[in-house]
Amino acid sequence: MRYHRSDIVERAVGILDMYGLPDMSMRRIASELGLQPSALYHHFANKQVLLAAVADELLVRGARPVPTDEPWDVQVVAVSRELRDGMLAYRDGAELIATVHAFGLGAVSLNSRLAGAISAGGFDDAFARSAATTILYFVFGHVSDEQTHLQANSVGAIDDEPLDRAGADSFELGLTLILDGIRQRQGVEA
Amino acid sequence: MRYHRSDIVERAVGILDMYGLPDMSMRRIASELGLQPSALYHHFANKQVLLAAVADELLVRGARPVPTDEPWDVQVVAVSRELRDGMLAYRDGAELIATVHAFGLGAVSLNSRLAGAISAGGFDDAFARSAATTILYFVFGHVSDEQTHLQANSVGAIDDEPLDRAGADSFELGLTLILDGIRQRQGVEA
DNA sequence: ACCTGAACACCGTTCAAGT
DNA sequence: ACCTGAACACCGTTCAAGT
Repeated sequence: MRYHRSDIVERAVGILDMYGLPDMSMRRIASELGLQPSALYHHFANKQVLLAAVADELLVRGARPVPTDEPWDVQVVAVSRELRDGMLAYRDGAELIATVHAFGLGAVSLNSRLAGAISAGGFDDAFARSAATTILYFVFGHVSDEQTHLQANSVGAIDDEPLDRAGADSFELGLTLILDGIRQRQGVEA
Repeated sequence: MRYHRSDIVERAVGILDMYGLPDMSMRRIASELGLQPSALYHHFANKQVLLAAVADELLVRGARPVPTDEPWDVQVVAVSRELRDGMLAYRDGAELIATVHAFGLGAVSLNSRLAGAISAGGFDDAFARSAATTILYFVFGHVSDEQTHLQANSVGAIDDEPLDRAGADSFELGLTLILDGIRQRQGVEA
């Protein structure tokens, strides 16, 4: 059979969600497609760029339209929640997306989207980018931790509804902390 | 020869700083000590706890006395800078320390130290812990990114002094953002 | 207590060769 | 263009056996 990049990414997403990131190996993806591992290198230069494609696919699947007619801080919260939900929607999604971002591949639009929203608040571009990055670091760290605990508790039969709420609450709190810090600079910045 | 845990950790730190985290394998550590890989499992249950021991060693080496007579926010900044410097002091130190923390091993004292300092500002413990965690996510993310770019640029012969300054400046900016957010809650919190 | 030797079950990646 | 087959150079971990 002849495959395209999208077929491979789709299969990789399936393995990720079913068996987790450690099992999403080049050999495993190839074998599930009935291919030799080496065949994947005809479609992706190496594993990192395949991971980046998978991470981007998760983000695309989690994308939501953000209302541009809302105030800048409402937009920032909307993008942050969209990102959090996208990370949590697939097993090990948080770790994958954070890793790919740390590697400098894919998901560049996240920073731009946040920075764009912040700029609308009347901040200069350099500050907006810095503030956007600060929010991203928080979201990546928080949601990665959340998912680790969520997945650790889901192996048992414990009802983790209260844990879900605690995660969401502390997410909102941290986000508000940073947003308050940004808002405090309105008028001070150019 | 007979080794102790500390000998193994010391060797691992050496390999980390010389060759980087990917080369710090169980087999490489063992071979540099003239041991079989299996011998390491007499001292550490698995690689993760060895990594945690190495991460803690880096933090101990970077530890500085924080003046408890200073205001709470000055203490928080001091601990954050100590952590940043400790992460940057060794090759791949940021990634290692952040990974170990994400895994839930070692470095628990970081959260406690930050939360303790924040509590001194008159915030309740739950809020102090949340705020401390928010700061930690920022520091881990920011310094990991910093180190990635620092190490990428250091392979060439580029003078990266200006890059150093940019990293430190944006670190201080992000930290101030979060601290302003926290300060804004003084009096509102119990 | 501490270590060896050997094995198990994997990895990512390259590359000549096939169709 | 897309894939096979085979190899290279590794991994973490277990476990019986040695001293």
